Amino acid sequence: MTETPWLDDEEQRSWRAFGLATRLLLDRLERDLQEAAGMPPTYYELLVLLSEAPGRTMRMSELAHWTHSKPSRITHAIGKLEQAGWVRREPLASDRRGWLAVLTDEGLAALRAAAPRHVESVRAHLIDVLSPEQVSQLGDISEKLLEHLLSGSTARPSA
Amino acid sequence: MTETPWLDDEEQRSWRAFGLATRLLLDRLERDLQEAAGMPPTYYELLVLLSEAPGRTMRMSELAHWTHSKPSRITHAIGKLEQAGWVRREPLASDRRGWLAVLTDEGLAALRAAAPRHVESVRAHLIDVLSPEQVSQLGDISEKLLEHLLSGSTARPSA
DNA sequence: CCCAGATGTTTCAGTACGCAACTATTCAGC
DNA sequence: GCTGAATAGTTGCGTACTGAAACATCTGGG
Repeated sequence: MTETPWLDDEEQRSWRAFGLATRLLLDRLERDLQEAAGMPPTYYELLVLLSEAPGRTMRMSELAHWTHSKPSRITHAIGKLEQAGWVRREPLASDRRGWLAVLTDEGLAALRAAAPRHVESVRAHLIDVLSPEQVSQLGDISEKLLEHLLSGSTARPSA
Repeated sequence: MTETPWLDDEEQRSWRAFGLATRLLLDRLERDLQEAAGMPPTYYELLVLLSEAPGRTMRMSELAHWTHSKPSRITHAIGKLEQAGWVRREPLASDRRGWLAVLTDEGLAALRAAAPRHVESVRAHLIDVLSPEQVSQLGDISEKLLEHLLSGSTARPSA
């Protein structure tokens, strides 16, 4: 059991600013997206995934995998999206346990209608606020964090 | 109505990495904190605020203000924290509409017990993953975002 | 004074999510 | 083939949050 040093001033500054900025930014983007698309960002992400998939179709478990989320969330979310008419479910012939989520024409239309406003929002509150150099730095930083989080994802600090 | 240009490759890369990294990081920190302190980050933040306030006391509306959250969340949260014995409520003499939330000794103890593990977690998944230079860059970036979000906070992209 | 509007807080209804328990299907080993 | 373990997905319950409406109290203009 080793002693972990407290954060110094600079680390403290970065951590506090990052924590707050992140929360406020995500809140803002969520609001904008809700207004533009009538759905939360997580649902939007599902539609994006489906729109980019061959046949506009993905298996539930694939959706769970690519969104890094639990199966139950996919069930709930696809249920809602189905109710909205944006997604349709089809049984999977090759594996009778499985289901396909298929993006409907209405879903694609909703996505295309919302996308410009979404981009606008990301620009207005993130990209255009920063210098091109900072955008690039943020990319590097995020990728480094991702690498850590995705690889040693099972490791917890002390335990 | 002006055309907003789509994101170029570099912007796209940063935005996608940032979005995912942020979500995964926050999830991880939330889990760690839940394990260390038995409470969500937002409750932890309330205890921190109270611990730093004179008399370990703040008004409900102040808590809402400093956490950038809605009043109803404070009511719920303080209710839970009160149940846990970490916070006590006192009526406010000078304004009979108001209530004070007071951090109890147990609350302070819980906070002090959880803090080292929390710091450890922030180090392990954020600070120590980055170079000191990147930590500093992230601080600058976050502060720039904060400045934007806090000032023009009422402005939405197109509307 | 007193009443209208502002402010502080709670309550209620509704959303998104995780966890744990469950059903149904597939697969591996014998 | 058959049985037991792994996998796919759903369901139900509990938690944290929001927005709107309700309610109490305060404040300022007549």
